[in-house]
Amino acid sequence: MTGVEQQVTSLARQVETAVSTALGRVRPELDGADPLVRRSDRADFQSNVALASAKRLKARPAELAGQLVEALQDVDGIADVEVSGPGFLNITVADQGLWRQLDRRLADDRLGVERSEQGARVVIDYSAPNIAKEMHVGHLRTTIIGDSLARVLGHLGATVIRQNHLGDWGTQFGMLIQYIDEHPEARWRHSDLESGEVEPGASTVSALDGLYRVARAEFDADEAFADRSRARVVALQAGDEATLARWREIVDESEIAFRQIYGRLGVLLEPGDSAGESVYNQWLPEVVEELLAAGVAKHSDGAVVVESEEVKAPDGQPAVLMVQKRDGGYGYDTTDLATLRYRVRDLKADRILYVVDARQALHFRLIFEAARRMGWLARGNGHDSVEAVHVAFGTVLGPDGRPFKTRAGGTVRLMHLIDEAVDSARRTVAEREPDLSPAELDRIAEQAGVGAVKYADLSTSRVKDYTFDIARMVSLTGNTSVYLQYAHARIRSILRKAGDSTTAPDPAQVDSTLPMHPAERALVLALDEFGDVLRDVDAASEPHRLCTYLFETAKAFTDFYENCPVLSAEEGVRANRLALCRLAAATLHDGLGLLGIAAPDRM
RNA sequence: GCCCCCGUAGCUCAGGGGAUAGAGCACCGCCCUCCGGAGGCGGUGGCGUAGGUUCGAAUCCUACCGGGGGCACCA
Repeated sequence: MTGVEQQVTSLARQVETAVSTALGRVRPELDGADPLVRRSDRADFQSNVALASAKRLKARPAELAGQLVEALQDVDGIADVEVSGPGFLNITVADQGLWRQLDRRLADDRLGVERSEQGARVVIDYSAPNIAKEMHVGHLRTTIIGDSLARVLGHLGATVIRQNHLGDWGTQFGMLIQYIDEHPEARWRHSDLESGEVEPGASTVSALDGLYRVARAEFDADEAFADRSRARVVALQAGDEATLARWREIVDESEIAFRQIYGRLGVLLEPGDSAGESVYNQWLPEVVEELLAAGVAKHSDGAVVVESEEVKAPDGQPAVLMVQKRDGGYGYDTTDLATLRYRVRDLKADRILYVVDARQALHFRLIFEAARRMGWLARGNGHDSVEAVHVAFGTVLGPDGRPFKTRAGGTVRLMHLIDEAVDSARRTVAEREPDLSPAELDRIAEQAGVGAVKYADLSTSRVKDYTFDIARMVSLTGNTSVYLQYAHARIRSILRKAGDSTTAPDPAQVDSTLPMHPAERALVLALDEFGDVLRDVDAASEPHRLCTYLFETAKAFTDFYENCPVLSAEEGVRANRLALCRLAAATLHDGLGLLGIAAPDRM
């Protein structure tokens, strides 16, 4: 490849510019107005600007539309403009322009996608599993959505700083450590499990999770054990060496298990991205001091609190953040304030995305308000202010429509879900492709199964609650990742047969004088939107828009595939269609990649 | 009590104020002399209710109904 980057302006934006220009010429007072250009099923694009602004101008929409048609007459790249209905502008772009877009995008490594986030420094907080606890379906959303956003932002040129805010600190470690010390026979370490001393399939965290449950039971039943556990918490917080060592051991063992899940899911998170609650412990006293000194926090009832100026509690009093408890201890509110301060001051973020359950909405609202009052969000890296955003997602509901309760029975372990999906995929692949080697079969089943789980989660809108249904999640038909992967594999198959073994797109040199089949046109128009869609995904922090787009694009390809033979076409047509195949394959490949889903060449 | 989120087809979900509201699953009927049928084509079926803003509302506003969530010493 050339390595030369050539960002490409989408046809939609070109048309917007053209309509804007025409509008400014016809009606100077409307200069700068949104040209309201959308895709249309009656032409390539439509503009609704004549309808929208007619009233303001005291003009008839049809008349204004007519003037715009005239002004757009000789614009390069626009083949036809018609007034339709009460004043819609139906705009058709020239075939040559479509072929040119294809050519330009193929010539660029990044398919012409603009680096719209160049220079931005974005912290993304996601996943955040709890140490010594099993990762379950409730962790899927934050992990998958956060990872996809990290990929998209990175692709758009941002410097992305991933932060895995592990739940690695708190009173529960007192009872766990105490229990482990009193029961040296307990088997929970990675090495214990590998040596086969426990049931197969058990993981470190499930062992720890089990220990936690018995410790909890003993804590509730045995007053003396409860006292010893509380003493352990004090020892841990005071930095007692033996206690800390045990704690560190538990954290390390848990992280091994998390890494297995991340590896399996193809999530970018690495050990270096871990910055758990314990990290911020050292700064909690000074954060409280700083809050008090600034007058943002105050003493109340023996504790230190930040009273909200915006939100009221049930009793009509201000809602509060509890930054220091009456017993002198610190909780989650203080930790989150220290975390935010660190991300601004030390990580130099100019945007922070918290990919966290929607139930935390009030909490983050209070945290962000306090941070604003502290001036922590005042200055970003080249921006007026740091943007702190709670990227909230809906609750995972059970089959009964009730929320999955974290510790009530019936939670589905993430590893179990992945295994189910991969098994399901393996059965399908084995049936369809009996000649595959076992290794190849495993690889494809893994890619299809894991992809299905991720896509099922990513493809629904973020803020809504969603119903967890394992059967639907492992399903491989319809609007699933497998449909996209399959479309990609079919294209790769065509390219292989055409003798095009290169994975990198060559400069295509399409013949732009050839007429276009409607299915070719629809496909080029879809492919041309890729970069714009990525900007939308970024702006709204909504990966499901990318899913919708890729599904539509794969359908456009399938339609093309059904209607436009490639290999048997005459030479010029064949070359153009091969170029179209290359861009379609590359777009699906990149798009799936930004969702964190593999796009195998065969499946 | 107050605040936040959500009500779209039998089910699970898309729908950046625009023309005839779309997919998938399920169900019924078709399509392999043709680049991979994990596919394609056709059929059945819907915007919680009532107002308002607008030339135009699933989309914006208000009220109500229904579901979920949150509201100081747990994280």
